[in-house]
Amino acid sequence: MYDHRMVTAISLTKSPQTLEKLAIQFKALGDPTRLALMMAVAQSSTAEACVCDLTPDTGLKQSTVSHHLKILVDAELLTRTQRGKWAYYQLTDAGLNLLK
Amino acid sequence: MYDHRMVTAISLTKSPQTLEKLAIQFKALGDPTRLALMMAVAQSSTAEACVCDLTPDTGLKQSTVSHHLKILVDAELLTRTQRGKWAYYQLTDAGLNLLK
DNA sequence: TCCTCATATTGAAGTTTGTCGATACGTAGT
DNA sequence: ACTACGTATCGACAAACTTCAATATGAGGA
Repeated sequence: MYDHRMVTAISLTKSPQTLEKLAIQFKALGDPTRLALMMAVAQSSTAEACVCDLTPDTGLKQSTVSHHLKILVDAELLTRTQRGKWAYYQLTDAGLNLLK
Repeated sequence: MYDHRMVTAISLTKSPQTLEKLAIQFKALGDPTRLALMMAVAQSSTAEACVCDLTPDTGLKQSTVSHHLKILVDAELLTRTQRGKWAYYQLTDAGLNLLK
């Protein structure tokens, strides 16, 4: 009997370090606030957003949002670029793939 | 100018409850032990595994492994079926999709 | 230089999580 | 009924996490 699960199983083998990195990314997305932040960035018309745009939606304080964004950047799900006084965040390819 | 990110952004809109459920699933996968458990189940030749098979790999105690498996089942990433004295775990479709 | 504004960092409080040991539950065999 | 075995649950503890207020950093304008 042919079981399609056995085929896909093989392609799931990962090295320890990619497994560790994957866990970090999943954990980063495992917080409702951070997942909402990712969605907000993805949905922004310019495909990037600054902290001042993101903060009101969350109902949280600026320092808290900044902290969450740092976690997402460290997990390589977002990139950060500074322009003038503002910091703009964009999805990385990894971030986009995990959200789909 | 055409930006492919704007297109994908639209398809990422999710309702609050699916967003909450997604966060729970990501959080469940965000622990290295649980991610390893998922991989182990996926890689088992029969595409299912019992606690006694899974426990040695982790280096953790049986009660801890059982606890992690419950979290994965609650997140609907694994299913649990009892046969005799053993409990067998399989990937759900959601679990398989998130791992790929 | 001084001030303002956007963001980051620090420190602290409360909560959640991961792990274990001990114990309970449930099934199969004697 | 009693025992053995696989698994689940409970209670406890340390570590990690989320959040906030307060403060620091850094860039632009007057």
